[in-house]
Amino acid sequence: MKNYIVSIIFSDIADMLEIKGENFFKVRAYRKAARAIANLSEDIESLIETSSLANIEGIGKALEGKIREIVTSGTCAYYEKLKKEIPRGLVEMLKIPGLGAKRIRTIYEALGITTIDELEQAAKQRKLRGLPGIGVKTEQSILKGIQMLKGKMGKMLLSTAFYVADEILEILRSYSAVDKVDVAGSLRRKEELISDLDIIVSSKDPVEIADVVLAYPRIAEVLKRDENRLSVLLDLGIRVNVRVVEPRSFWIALHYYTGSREHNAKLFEIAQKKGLEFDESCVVKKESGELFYPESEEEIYGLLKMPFIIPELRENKGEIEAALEDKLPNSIEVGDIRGDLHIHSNWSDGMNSIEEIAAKAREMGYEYVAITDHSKSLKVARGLDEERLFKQIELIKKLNKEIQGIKILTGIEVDILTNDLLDFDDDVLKELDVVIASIHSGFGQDREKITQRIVKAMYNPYVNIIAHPTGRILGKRESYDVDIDVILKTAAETNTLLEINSTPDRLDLNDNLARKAKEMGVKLVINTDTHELEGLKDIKYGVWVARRGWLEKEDVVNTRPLSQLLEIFNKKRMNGEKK
DNA sequence: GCCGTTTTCGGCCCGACTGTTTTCAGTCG
Repeated sequence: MKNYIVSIIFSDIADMLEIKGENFFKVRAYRKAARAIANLSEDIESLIETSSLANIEGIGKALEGKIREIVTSGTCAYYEKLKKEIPRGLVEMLKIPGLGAKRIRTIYEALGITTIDELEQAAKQRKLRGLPGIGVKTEQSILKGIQMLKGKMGKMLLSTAFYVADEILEILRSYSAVDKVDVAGSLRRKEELISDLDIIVSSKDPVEIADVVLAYPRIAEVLKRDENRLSVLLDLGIRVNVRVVEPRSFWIALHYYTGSREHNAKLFEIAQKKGLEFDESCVVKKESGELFYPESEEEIYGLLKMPFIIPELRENKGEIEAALEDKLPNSIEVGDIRGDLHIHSNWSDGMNSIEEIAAKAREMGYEYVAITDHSKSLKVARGLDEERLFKQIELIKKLNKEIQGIKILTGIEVDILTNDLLDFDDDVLKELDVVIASIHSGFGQDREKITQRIVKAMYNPYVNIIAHPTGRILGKRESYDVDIDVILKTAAETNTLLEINSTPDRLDLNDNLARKAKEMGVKLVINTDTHELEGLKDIKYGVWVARRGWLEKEDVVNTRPLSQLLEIFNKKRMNGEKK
């Protein structure tokens, strides 16, 4: 699949055009095409073969030509020309919060700054203030933005890491000298941000394996190559380590490099006491000097008299103690999810019709699905007003009669406004099956105010779920200032569900907060918040967060059958109406 | 850039917020 590379190049082009000050709509055309291609379920090469590229909305003659060029040659002339023209550092600056294309150009033209490091220096030396449109506050906010960005630099989203890893695994698996292959490291443990990919291959032929990997077209630089290890840097800035081991060492190596370091340290300490020595290729029985090669990870944990611990839990956060006492959680699985309760349709800012969403959800084996478009205040997302919402409810009622095998729930993602009111009155909300409340404005308010807004929403008897409770966007935006302890406590008190949002750059609540929520008696719901069909599959990212947060099926309400789910919603409503 | 025609070019979500100004530009969702 070359979809990803085409999508990245188009979005790069959009960034560069924006910095150049090109026509805004041209920029948007590239962005739109990049998104459309990233979201395609078909392989773009097969669309070229069947000449159906032009059927994709937002792709015309010019972009079609460039797609063909990229698929054939890996790049296109226009892209290469722009890259020569616009310093790479300027594109990277777009990621700095509070800094957009216009100001980047201003700074570039006035001071000749082309890298983020130079920009940081200039801000520290107070050289930015005084430039047109930039004062003391902007200078400070740029500095703050750079520091935040540097914390995330060199790391990629879990979804990106998976995509790239899959491509490399596919190449390796197709090769006959390969015995077994899998990812290890933070990717296997499903951390939210990944700094490099670790791949473990077992084979008797390490040299040839390196050659196979080196044929991967996205390698920009070979960092290290020796007998058993290959480290490369991809053109996306991703570092990949491939380790080749003997077939009999595969499981012990996979376990060793999955980590975490802290988990292994604790585990090896226990092993020592049992007279066992672990390294990355085998287990040594110290007394006899005998070497031992486990044939599964279950066997490795079995040696230490404990049950298998899933990679997501291997952080030395109590899992080893729990394993020894046989008190590990019965971790939730993707297959436990019975429906997605946070989805946007083309009635607001989603791409697909309610019919399409229902069909896809049914295909995924779901029992129910909720349509939760934005509410009227979110103008940019074409939020629904009361009139359109009631029309949508009517349509869903009709569809439920026509479509078998899936129940469509009516719903809304209602804005919690800056004045702490909800965007709809109770007499509107009470007509819906599912009400999600969330914050999309006033991110800069103080802790007390923001906390109060969410708390008040939770006390509304018709609000079932608080979506993306902390509002963070990985690598882009810190969470708003909210007292999460108060939120968790109130959620438990009011029987309001908190969401684990599965969007790869949200994952909000995160693993730690999900675990804390469970400990405080809060029930959770795992949703995608998707705006297009393919995004329904992102549910796995939310489930992984839940697994890292020690959650079981019982802690997540959308693992339950519809009747039980509605009962939970009703309970809160009845309690609230009584008061 | 795309799209849809009024077939050859004009329209393409919009409003709030912030910090900069002193009436507005840039950024964001």
